[in-house]
Amino acid sequence: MSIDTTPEPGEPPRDPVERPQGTGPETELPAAVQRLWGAVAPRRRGPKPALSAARIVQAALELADAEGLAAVSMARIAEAVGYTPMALYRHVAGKEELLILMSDAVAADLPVLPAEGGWRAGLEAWTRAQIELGISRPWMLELPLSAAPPGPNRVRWLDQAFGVLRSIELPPDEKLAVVGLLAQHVLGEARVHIESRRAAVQQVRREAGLTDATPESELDPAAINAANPYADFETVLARYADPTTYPNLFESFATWPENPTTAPSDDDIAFGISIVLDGIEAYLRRRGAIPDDES
Amino acid sequence: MSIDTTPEPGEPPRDPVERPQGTGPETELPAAVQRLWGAVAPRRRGPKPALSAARIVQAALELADAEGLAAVSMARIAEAVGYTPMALYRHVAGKEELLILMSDAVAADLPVLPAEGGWRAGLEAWTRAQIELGISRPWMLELPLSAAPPGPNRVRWLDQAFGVLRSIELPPDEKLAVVGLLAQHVLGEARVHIESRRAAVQQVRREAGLTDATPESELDPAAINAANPYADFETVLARYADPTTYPNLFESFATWPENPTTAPSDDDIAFGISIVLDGIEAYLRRRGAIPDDES
DNA sequence: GCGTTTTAGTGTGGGGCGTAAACAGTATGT
DNA sequence: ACATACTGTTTACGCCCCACACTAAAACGC
Repeated sequence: MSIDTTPEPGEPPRDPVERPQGTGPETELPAAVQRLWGAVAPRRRGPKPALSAARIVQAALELADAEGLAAVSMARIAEAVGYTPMALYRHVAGKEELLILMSDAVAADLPVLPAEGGWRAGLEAWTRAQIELGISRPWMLELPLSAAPPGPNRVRWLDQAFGVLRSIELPPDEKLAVVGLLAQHVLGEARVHIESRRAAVQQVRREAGLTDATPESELDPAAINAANPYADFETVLARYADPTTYPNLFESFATWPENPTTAPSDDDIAFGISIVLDGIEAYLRRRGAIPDDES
Repeated sequence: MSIDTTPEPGEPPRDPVERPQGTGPETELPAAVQRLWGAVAPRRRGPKPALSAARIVQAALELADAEGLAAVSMARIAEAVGYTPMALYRHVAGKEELLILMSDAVAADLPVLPAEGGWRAGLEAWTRAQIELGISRPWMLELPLSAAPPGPNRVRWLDQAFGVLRSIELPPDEKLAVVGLLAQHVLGEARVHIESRRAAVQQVRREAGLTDATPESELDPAAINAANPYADFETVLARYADPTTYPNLFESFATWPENPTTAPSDDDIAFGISIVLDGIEAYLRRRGAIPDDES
């Protein structure tokens, strides 16, 4: 999972995937970040490259969308673009770098936010767009922790957040902290959504007596939506859990109506966002960063 | 990454890792959850097992702590416990199930919360304990999304949260939503911490001209603490980013003092928690769930 | 124009992974 | 005592990422 691809600074780059040569501060940045910003020395000699990093990344994205991150292997990508697996290594340092490029590429699909509206509506739209992106590309959340350095698209999205906070008088590092908190919330919310959907799908499969191998497309979408993602939790509580070891849960859920917990829906996205934004609003007020006439 | 280990319900279990046989509702739960709660039929014949799932999980935890999740392979675990890799499959259905068992096992280390104190202090302690657990075992966050079904330890921890919210008058599903929001925050906060620490370590390595292969233990801890985890972001902004494509960032950071962003510290943990709790408090008030005499 | 040098893509193979299948040996139930 | 059921081993398969040595092609210096 963590492979060293960084050449020792000052040394000539290894054979495939050359890095910018000129001495100077450039060598300080991780190689993947330099590639992200197009800071690669152009080739002078040799055959014209037919493949390109962009095509590789695009194929990888399509593969991930269609079959999940597990299907994204060098061999599969090579097959998709019509080359040998090893050909990819001329354009991408390794799989780790490829994942980094993918993670910035998905951020390119984020929309441009409308300029009007208050800071709160703006931040809500900013957050929502990301949650929806995460839900539409569930494999994003499986990317390794290290695959999120600052790339052009991510930074552009950050810039939009700072645009929303333009009129807020707060030092930039505090703005960064606020935005970072929202970004965290995005990850969590998308993750919960994806997990509960998977749980619902599993539940439907089990009820229908099907194997996990049955593709989701053969399942009844209505049944999936109606499924209770907390079913396992409730079953475990009822069947295995001892009331004396979990007294508080039993006390709370004893008075619970038969109607089980509702599945997280769009309303739950709003629930989370509004709570976090309430907290942020309280913070901004405390810091005197927003005028009092904004309710 | 996603392997089908669930036998078709009603069919006899496959050879290794037998499931509870008796017909009835038991077969409805995922096999891993049943194992988690010790719902496995005891053996009657054959040699006494020398290995056990517990020992396997323990070895896996030690490996993950020492060398990260990537080092946790069936072969390495087998080596650690002194058996053949295939021996593990007599006690654990597969790697997926092993990860699930690990994920509940780490939750066993969560402390018992003190009973006194208000709901807010209680929730803060509850959240903090989890963040610290996540920071102390960074590999937890790399576990696949699916590895978090309700196990005894996790449920116990959830029970503690409900204990904290005992005096709050709120239907249990709303309590669950609130607690879930905090659990999300935990994941995000721990993730940010780990990522920024990794970034700091990388920065120190690069400044010292070392390879990524250099173990972290050889690095100066003081330098790591002093390192700026946003260094890459700032460098990228200064070197590659075009002010016209990122106007808001440039405007904000133009007036920024030389002193760079401070690394996330314990104070930043408090920052995030307090904002989320402020939001929750506003919600509880809106729902009339807390008395007015609590400030 | 011609060698030299650099580069793009290929072929092969090594070491790792998870795990299916057949097997030897051991303790229990009858 | 025998059949049965169980544990742990052996062997092997198919996948993975990637190092290395190779061929063929493009551009530079003369």
